[in-house]
Amino acid sequence: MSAFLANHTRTHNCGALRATDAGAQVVLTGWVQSSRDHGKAVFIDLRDRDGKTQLVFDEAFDPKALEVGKDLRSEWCIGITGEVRSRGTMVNDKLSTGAIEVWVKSIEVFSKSDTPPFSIEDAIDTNEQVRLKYRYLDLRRPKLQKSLMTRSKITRLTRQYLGDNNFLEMETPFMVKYTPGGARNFLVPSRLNPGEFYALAESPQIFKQLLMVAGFERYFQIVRCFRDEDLRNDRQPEFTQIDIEMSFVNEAILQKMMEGLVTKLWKEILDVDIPAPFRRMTYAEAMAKYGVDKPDLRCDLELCEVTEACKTSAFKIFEDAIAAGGIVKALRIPANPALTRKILDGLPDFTKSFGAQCAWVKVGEGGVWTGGLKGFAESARDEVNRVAGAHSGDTILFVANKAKVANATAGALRLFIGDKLGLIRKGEWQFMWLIDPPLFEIEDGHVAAAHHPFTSPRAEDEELLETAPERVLARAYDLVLNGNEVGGGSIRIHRSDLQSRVFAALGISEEHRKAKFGFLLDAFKYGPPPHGGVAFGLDRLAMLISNSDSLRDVIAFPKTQKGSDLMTDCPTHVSQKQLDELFIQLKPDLPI
RNA sequence: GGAGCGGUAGUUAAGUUGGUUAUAACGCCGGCCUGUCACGCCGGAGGCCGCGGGUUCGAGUCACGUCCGCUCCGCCA
Repeated sequence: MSAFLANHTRTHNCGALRATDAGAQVVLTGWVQSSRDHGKAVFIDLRDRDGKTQLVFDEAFDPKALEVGKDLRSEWCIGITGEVRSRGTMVNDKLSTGAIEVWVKSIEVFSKSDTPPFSIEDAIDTNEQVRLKYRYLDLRRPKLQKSLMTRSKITRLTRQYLGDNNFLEMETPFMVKYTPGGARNFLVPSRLNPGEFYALAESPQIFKQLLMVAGFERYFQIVRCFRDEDLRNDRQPEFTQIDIEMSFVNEAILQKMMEGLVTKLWKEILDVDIPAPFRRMTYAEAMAKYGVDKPDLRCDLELCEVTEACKTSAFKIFEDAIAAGGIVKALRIPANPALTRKILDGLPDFTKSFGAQCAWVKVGEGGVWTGGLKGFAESARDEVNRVAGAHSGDTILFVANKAKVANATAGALRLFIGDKLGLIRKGEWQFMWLIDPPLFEIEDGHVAAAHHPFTSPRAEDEELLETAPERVLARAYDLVLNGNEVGGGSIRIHRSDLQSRVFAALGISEEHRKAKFGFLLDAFKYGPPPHGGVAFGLDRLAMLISNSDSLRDVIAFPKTQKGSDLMTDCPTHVSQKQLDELFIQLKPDLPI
């Protein structure tokens, strides 16, 4: 029991005091950021989640306090009482509280600290491995404190906005029936049902649709989702979605509602006015101009396709790629700012990971090329220059490959070069809706759902379901921000005849439909409303709005790229007894 | 499943063609100092060079394997 807390209540946070508070008697609590011992006086920076305040321990003011003050070390947790004094002309501009300091009268050391493995400050170059092991210390750093406070603000504002618009916050199960297709699921063994497993929900998709059937009309949930896929800088095995579903809506109504949410977040958190409605761009346009379905519109560079021109180029590599069913994508880079030889020489390394190569030429007077593509036919060259809009001094990059690879590579090159040349405008917020994506993904003749099998095709494309499924576009939309997919959704199918036709196009037999989605199909027999929804990636939104580089900066306890938690050392092996209880036998040839 | 980069005091890094006692900065410990705020000055401690075996008279250094972390491709309906 702390005598200090029995007699004192904190009066201010460490970022609160100003010149006008001079003379006040205050109580502060926090952690020792740093200490500067001058013999007969000690200066301490006291830190809490709100900021820093300089404490003064002075022999003449209070010798007993000074004695304790001399012993204080980094990250000790203390409480003090004292008097606010103006610093006069010796203001510290770096602190919001820099106009004042607190002269300490009494102090209690709540707890001492071992020397931390790294210092608790933003300008830190410590390995992430060490930081993750001591995550509770890393989280003391002001930047992470601020990011997680911003995250909290997002969820608070979201609840407020959706609540004001008559959405109900409802929960759905995490432990669900395993349904194949889509992301890999984490499995949870059932002790009460030996040999059977739950799956951790990769999304509440089906349940939120059933809530629409149940007549709740407007649902949302800020919900954890689980996917057992390989991880990235912007992908964690468990992540949080702002999950939303509405009945009796079309795309326009739903998107407008969501634009209201997003603009509110940016206004209230960053005081930035995002113009709405957001730009709409078709999937086809995005792929053509940017090579990806999530264009970063902060960069004006655009791709173009030069397959036709290259067919008669007499340039064998391109002609072979085209003959094999591939395409040639080109990226024109204007003369200024200059594209250095060093950047160009770095391109092979960059494109290698995409399984592609790229070629480049410098355009000279009269459209003449130098650099690469020796022997390229002149007429084809002139046509490429025309399509690309190339002028003397420009550089043109080429990627010839299968459409998927060529687009991905050229799209990535666009941003790589854009970044190197400073052509990505920092500080802009480029929102857009990506619309009209294909309903199906077709690879090697196999038809799969591009989104999920309950996504509605466009009415005008329904007739193509049986004849040309590859041309059917979906009533789906992604919200894209600065090249990041921050949300996605669709208008769902609510007519069982249409659902049957989509299942048929996917090659899912009657029998399979029943086994996998029987309960949903049954539910749809009982007057389902037309409905649609969207899910936002809360972590990505928080990452972007807080200007963080990694998802790990906006998740309190994130996992590594291999899905482990370095602080708790998880996952772990379990005892034979636990396995026996679950009737699970490990294979003898585990790769460990 | 694949590619690349990294792992040396608490932290961040340097470490030459393989060769005496593995350096530095910050941090830490002790001493001095009343105006610092990246305090200053003096002194000091601190190392399984990720791990394993291999080549060698000799390995932080070379080759191999392995573990861990990061970035990316595939993957993420």
